[in-house]
Amino acid sequence: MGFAETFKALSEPIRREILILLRQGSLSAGEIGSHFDLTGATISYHLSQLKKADLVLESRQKNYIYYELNTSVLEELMLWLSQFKEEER
Amino acid sequence: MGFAETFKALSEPIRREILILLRQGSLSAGEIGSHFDLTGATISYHLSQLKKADLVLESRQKNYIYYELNTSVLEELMLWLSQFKEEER
DNA sequence: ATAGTATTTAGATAATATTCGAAATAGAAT
DNA sequence: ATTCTATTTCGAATATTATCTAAATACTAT
Repeated sequence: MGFAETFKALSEPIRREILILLRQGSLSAGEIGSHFDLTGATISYHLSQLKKADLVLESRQKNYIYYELNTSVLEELMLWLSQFKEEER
Repeated sequence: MGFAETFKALSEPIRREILILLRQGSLSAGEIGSHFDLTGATISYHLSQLKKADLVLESRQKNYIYYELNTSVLEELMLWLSQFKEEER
């Protein structure tokens, strides 16, 4: 929903790293957090930004919350970018 | 230089619109500004952000400053995004 | 040299974003 | 029911961003 949110979400290095971690498969919030020197609260905030941008999906299992990539928005982004490709003009 | 700047630059609708305007060819700062209801100072600020992100190049002619697209960074961005394509994994 | 036009820079302000510690919620397990 | 673990939400502090007006710079043309 809107390139503004998507690009803003991707502008933070930590959030891009989270997405790269999730390429391997889904991870819980805690597992994601263990890769960074930030509090759980901060990780949770970044995950909420990624979720708001529709870049990740969450699913609850036991008392964990798992996050996984949602590649569809990234594909839309590539489509937007492709309008600038030399060939196209 | 650095995806952070690039994504941040692209997160503002006005800056994305400026890039789209520049698909047609180079424009002076004033011509760009005429498309928006913002002061020249603000346009100049946005152009400086795009320049900082290497998304545009500037060239001076007479007492105008012309801006043009620099597509190379956009291509790097597509490359970064392509790591998330389903096919690749 | 002076005046005019185009653009940027500086300084101020308001809005938004990032981070933390502490408290709250949700669910699991005893 | 109580406790434990995982995660989020709240409130506050700090930093960053977007915007404006006014002043400065750069170049042109008279």
